[in-house]
Amino acid sequence: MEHLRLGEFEEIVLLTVGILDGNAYGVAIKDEIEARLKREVSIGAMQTTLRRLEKKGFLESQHGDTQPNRGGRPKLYFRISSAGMQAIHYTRQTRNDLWNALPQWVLNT
Amino acid sequence: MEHLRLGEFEEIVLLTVGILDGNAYGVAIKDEIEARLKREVSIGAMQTTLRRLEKKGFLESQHGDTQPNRGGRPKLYFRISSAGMQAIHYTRQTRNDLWNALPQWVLNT
DNA sequence: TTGCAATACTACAAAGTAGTATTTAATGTA
DNA sequence: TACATTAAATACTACTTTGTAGTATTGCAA
Repeated sequence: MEHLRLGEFEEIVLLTVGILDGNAYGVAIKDEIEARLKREVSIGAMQTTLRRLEKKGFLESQHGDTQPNRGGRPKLYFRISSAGMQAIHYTRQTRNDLWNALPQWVLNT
Repeated sequence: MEHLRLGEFEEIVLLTVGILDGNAYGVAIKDEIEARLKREVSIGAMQTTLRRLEKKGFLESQHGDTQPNRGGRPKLYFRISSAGMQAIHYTRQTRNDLWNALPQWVLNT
């Protein structure tokens, strides 16, 4: 399962691509993460991570129609691949298992 | 909340310390992770991560009694600090929120 | 031809990993 | 009782991958 492992930020990006559901391109993903997690994300971090996830086969990309209201480079849309789906499921499952194994009293500390 | 952020492996280690509940020292934590996640963990990765978590205030350590059955250096026991508890709660919450925001159909892909 | 909206590139910092060395102490043996 | 041997653990060092920031470039419309 090593090949399904996701870094902390990688997982957040992958999930957010899923949430944006067809409207996931660089800047939109960045904005969405910032809004939801109240956490600053640089555009560089965004691009690097997207490309890395694509290279690993967890994301697929395709250029969108080139019809913006007011200038702008064509957007590059991302969507989760089936390997990507496997990865987020695996990650979630693993963490839930650990969490469920925590003794009750530890949680009330 | 940036100061509560945990890396992928850091989170696993922290949770496993909680699971071991008073019996968490380097080698035991390593063995537990390997058994639960079916994932190889080097002893070096283990030590580095434990020290990092301690330095960040998410773990506290103390030497155990020096009475092993058969030789051996005194064990160094770890437990989750209250900042550590906050961190795992925060991380879990954040991920669950994202997960819950995923459109249903994406999950069945 | 200017300005905006987006992606691409480059370099660096932090987290993750592996391999090896060192420390501590019990045990066997002369 | 001294001492070599061995087991069990932690400490150190170097390297890879992931995360982050800053800046440059591209493409398009007014």
